[in-house]
Amino acid sequence: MTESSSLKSAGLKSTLPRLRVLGLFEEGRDRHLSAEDVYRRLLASGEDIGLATVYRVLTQFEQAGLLLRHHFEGGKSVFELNQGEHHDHIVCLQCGRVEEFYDAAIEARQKKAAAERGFSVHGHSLQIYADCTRPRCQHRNKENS
Amino acid sequence: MTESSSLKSAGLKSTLPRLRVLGLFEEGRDRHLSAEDVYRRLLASGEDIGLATVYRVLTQFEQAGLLLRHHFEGGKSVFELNQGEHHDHIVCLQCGRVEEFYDAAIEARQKKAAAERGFSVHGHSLQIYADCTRPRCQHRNKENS
DNA sequence: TCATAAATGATAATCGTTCTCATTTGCATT
DNA sequence: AATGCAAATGAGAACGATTATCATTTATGA
Repeated sequence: MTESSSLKSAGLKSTLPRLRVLGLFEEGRDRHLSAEDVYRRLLASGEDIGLATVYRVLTQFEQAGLLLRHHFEGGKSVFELNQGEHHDHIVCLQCGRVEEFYDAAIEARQKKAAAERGFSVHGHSLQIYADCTRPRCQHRNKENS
Repeated sequence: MTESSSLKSAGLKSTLPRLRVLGLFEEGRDRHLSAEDVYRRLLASGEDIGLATVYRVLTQFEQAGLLLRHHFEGGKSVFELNQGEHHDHIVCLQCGRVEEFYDAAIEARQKKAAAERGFSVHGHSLQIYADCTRPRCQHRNKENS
């Protein structure tokens, strides 16, 4: 019921496709998913959902504040559950793994930099592109890019 | 001669399209240009250049280190002359104006954050999305998005 | 239950970008 | 200066991600 009510409070009708998409993110198997990822996972679990609906629903969820959209390198948008606490991302260029981090000092300096220049901040986007040096990485392939 | 020689030292033949594209960036009228921007400006100044060539040349210049490519919101790549000193960007969501800034503390904390998590950094991308509060902004439209 | 507006799925369209390939060009060599 | 050839170009097709269109289906409130 919790999913249905978070849709309701976002002003969205509680439909099957929406519940399924939200469920995917809430089950937490993969925190960062592209539209294509969502589409394929739902098809794989037997749902009869259209790609257009996936895109629509993801955009609505973003606008409702349920999901966050990120523009990592590679062109496609990646979404994750919005759980309130802001963070930035380190993206491994080899295996596509995404790790989250938060640094209060960085946040503060950003605000300061913008304010000093007469800007009123809406948001920001910070990604560090790197290689994980861990042994596991070198062998994983970008399965969940 | 300076443009021709920077092409040469990048291992690129000094052709007319390449000289024109490089010239556009070096004349400095607009620091940040998309492929479409470059194409339109060259057509407007009477050059007979193909869009495919613009894309090719921009990518070559990026690989040669002459230009930097940025992925701002809105899908399209934006290029600027690489003048050595790294900086990040504040992008005005109203008028598309881009202002550059550099903050050593932010850079240092980023390196630290990545290192602590076992990543070997290749690069990063930081944009602050904001509104310029200046009076001039509210009236300009995104002519050079 | 029923009506109605909203949501959906299939598909076409769009946008930025890359690819293909026949033609042209820069440039080193005669 | 003329020649040859690999590299570069331009036109347009192809591409991948995303959005728009539109006829059909569905959730919800009277």
